[in-house]
Amino acid sequence: MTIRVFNTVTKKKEEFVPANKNKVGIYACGPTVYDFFHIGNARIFIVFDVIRRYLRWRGYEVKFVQNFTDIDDKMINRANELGITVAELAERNIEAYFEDVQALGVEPADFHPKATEHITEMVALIQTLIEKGMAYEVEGDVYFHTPAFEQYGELSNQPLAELVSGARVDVDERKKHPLDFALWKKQKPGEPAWESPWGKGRPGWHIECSVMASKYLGDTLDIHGGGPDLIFPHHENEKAQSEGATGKKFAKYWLHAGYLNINQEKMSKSLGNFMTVREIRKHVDPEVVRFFMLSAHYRNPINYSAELLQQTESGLARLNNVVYNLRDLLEKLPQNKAESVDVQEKLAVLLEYRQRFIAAMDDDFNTADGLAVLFDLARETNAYLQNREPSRVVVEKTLAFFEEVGSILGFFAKEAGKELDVKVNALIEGRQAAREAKDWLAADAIRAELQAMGIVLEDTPQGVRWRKK
RNA sequence: GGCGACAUAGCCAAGUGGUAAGGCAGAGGACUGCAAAUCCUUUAUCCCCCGGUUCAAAUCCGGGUGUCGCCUCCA
Repeated sequence: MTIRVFNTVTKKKEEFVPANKNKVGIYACGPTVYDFFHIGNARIFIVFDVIRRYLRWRGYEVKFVQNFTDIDDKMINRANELGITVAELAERNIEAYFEDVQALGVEPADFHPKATEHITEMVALIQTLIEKGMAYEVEGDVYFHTPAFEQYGELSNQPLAELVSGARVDVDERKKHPLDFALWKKQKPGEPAWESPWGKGRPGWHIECSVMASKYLGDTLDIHGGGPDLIFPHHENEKAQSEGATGKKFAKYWLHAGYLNINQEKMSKSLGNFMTVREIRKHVDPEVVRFFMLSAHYRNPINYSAELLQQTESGLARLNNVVYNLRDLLEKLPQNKAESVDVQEKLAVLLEYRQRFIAAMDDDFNTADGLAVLFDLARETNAYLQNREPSRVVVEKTLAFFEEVGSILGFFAKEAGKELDVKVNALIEGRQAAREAKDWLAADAIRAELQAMGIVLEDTPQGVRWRKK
């Protein structure tokens, strides 16, 4: 079975074949660190986190790179507003980024390069482009000449002429073509700047990704991804620069996620309708946010609302519950007991669930379908656990499967410390004694007391089970 | 003006030619001392509308309608 991915360039699902055997290089455009990131950004981080984990789990040697844009207009403006340096602003928000992203269960990338640390390479790439006649300098600024790159518009599926006629912005007279874009910007008073053959200045936005991607992953990436609003102009421009300079294909597969909307509208910083993960984290378990993101296919738009998150919460609780029960049971089941006859059959069924999960994920990372598999298995498992003495092997293997899938999707991590303190333990035992004596009033009083302490009791065929609310 | 996405039950959401997954919410039942958790049953004669192709379409084609997006910084 092979993995298929939807490629923005061809607008089709294609078989996924890495350029270099089982090595996979992924570059995802990261945040501009002028502020906390919002939940729309979070979707991208989560989506690529899952893609990366899944490919790794499927046996690929994955190298994942995600940059930080730490110099641009927004950075400069924000730093000025706050009265700090651009570097300080970057440092502050990068730290916040890692905190928020960790809460969402997103693993750090293998490399998190920063634009400001790759100026030399950017200057070199710009020089190459000038030498090749694809870029030109005007009064300390350097522009990429879009008509010089024949396939320009390929990614956004728009011929150059159409892009021009739809342009909503006044054109800089000094540019040879309206769509030419800045590779290097001349320093304005008070701005951070670096030395270059064209005088002091700073890089344009797109050049950093071209440089950092190829530096860490080579001239041809396997997967290049990001938000849908990066298709044009950002990725189109990156592609033009890189392919213009190397003559090689920049990325085999371009992957773009769908928007996260709010009130049916795109959530974006410029519209001001955004909610930061930092804020949402205060009210909602970030695991629920992650689950919410994965409950729809990554290319479809999803609408964000507090109500929807709540719906999601119940579903996730159901899965967490079954995993929790399996773990709890494993502690209680005897070690060397004769296995019941249906064990082989159960294990075979489990294998089918695994195949279904793989089929779903192989098909362009269909996490929604993948989760449905887990829900089906949860139902079957719960039913099985009604047995007084379920098979230890079945419980073990089922739990292992949930944990394995959990390691891909980012759920079911073991909770630290399940130990009860002496007092709680005594209460539970007291209730059991009361129940045996059929003193329901006393038993219920104890249960209520535990409830007030945030502990829920469940009487199961295998004994009393408790969990934190 | 150009390009594109989406439209499936009360809500969320898979499915892209073979006769509607899954979740949430609701209803009924089982289990339980009562709960909780869980299980079972039930909730779309039908997938925005109108045509067409086909033995067969939610799925393909044509035409509409609606919503959103890109063409400017944005994930």
